[in-house]
Amino acid sequence: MIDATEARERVVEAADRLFYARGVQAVGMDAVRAEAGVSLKRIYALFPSKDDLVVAVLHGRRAQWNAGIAASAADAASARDRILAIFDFLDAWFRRPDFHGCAFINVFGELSGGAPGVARVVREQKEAFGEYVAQLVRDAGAPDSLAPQIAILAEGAQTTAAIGDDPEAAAQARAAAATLIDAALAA
Amino acid sequence: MIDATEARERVVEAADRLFYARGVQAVGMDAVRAEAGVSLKRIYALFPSKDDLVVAVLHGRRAQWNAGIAASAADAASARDRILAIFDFLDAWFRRPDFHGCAFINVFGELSGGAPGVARVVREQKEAFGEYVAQLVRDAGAPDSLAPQIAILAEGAQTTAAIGDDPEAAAQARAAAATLIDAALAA
DNA sequence: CTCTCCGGAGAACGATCGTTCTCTCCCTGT
DNA sequence: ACAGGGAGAGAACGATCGTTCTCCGGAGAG
Repeated sequence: MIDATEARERVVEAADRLFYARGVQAVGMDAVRAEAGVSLKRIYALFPSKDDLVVAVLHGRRAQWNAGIAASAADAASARDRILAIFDFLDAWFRRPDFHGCAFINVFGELSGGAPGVARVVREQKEAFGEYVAQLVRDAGAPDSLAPQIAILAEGAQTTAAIGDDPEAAAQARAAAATLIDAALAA
Repeated sequence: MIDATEARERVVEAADRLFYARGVQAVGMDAVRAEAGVSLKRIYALFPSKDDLVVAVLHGRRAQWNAGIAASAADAASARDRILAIFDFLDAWFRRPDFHGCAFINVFGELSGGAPGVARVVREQKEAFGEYVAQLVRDAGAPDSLAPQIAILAEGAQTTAAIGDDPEAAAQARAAAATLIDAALAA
């Protein structure tokens, strides 16, 4: 038998793969069990319901997102470059073969009606990202009004890249962001 | 009994209301029957399957979108104003109490895995909108590279407004679009 | 070695859903 | 008035899903 921590990890990772690839409602708990190699009994001991598992998956995605953004910003010299690094991170993500959209947006569209806990996590993630961008904008010395514009570009790039299956959206959004930053700093 | 055309309209409108409010998978065909006041037998005579009904609903949404965009652009004096009119249309839409996101994006996130016909309609809609924006950009005399930037702002405004439940995203995206247009024309 | 207990495999259960079928009624043509 | 056909109401059917329960084997304590 395996350790409880490892079982939890394996279940969350398996659920993430399946939910992201096929959608939450299209994946049965039995498919999660098969992919994770953890019995249903064990899964339900770790997560009281499927919704709780979805929330755990989103928490994992949030950690991955934050780590990716931070790594991309690490070797940027200025706040301006750290803002643009967001779009470099998106660019690399969009080019991964399994990419098909932001998991938070997808799950929100699918479950926001019936699962308030899930909707809350999605909202928290988007709020936290907005706060991160706002801090970078302040560091760059640009007016606060720039921050939501950058966040909207990042959101739009994700859905455009997903639906159009076109990774170019990252570069297009990056160019737009650069223009907006320069205009905001010149004002 | 009612005319076949009217039955079709009533079914599509009822399905649109229910699908948009609760999600496609969360609404059973029996709920559509109750809301439309059209028997299941009749519904299945008009639409061979639920997926076909979803496609019909999206076609209706596309017509509404095009009409709304056209109406908003109607009293704009220049191509630049017709581009900005897109965001005025979004602003009015975001403020409607039943707004919770772009139906195309929501449905895409929910069904793109299992319903290729649905995914196709969503892709067509986004492509058509991109083409509309590209034409306006050409009319304004701006470089082609501006068009996808505007489209990304529109997409981002929709998801941001939906998840954050904040209609301000339209005005923020509009301001960003104005800055981008002016920068593109000055270059 | 034996008893006990924990966990895995998977059957079972109740609910729901998409789709079809049956039964009945009403409208129409003659 | 009467036969026939189409439409509505809703039961029926088969499949699936989330969740729980049963049964059995195997590991560890005495």
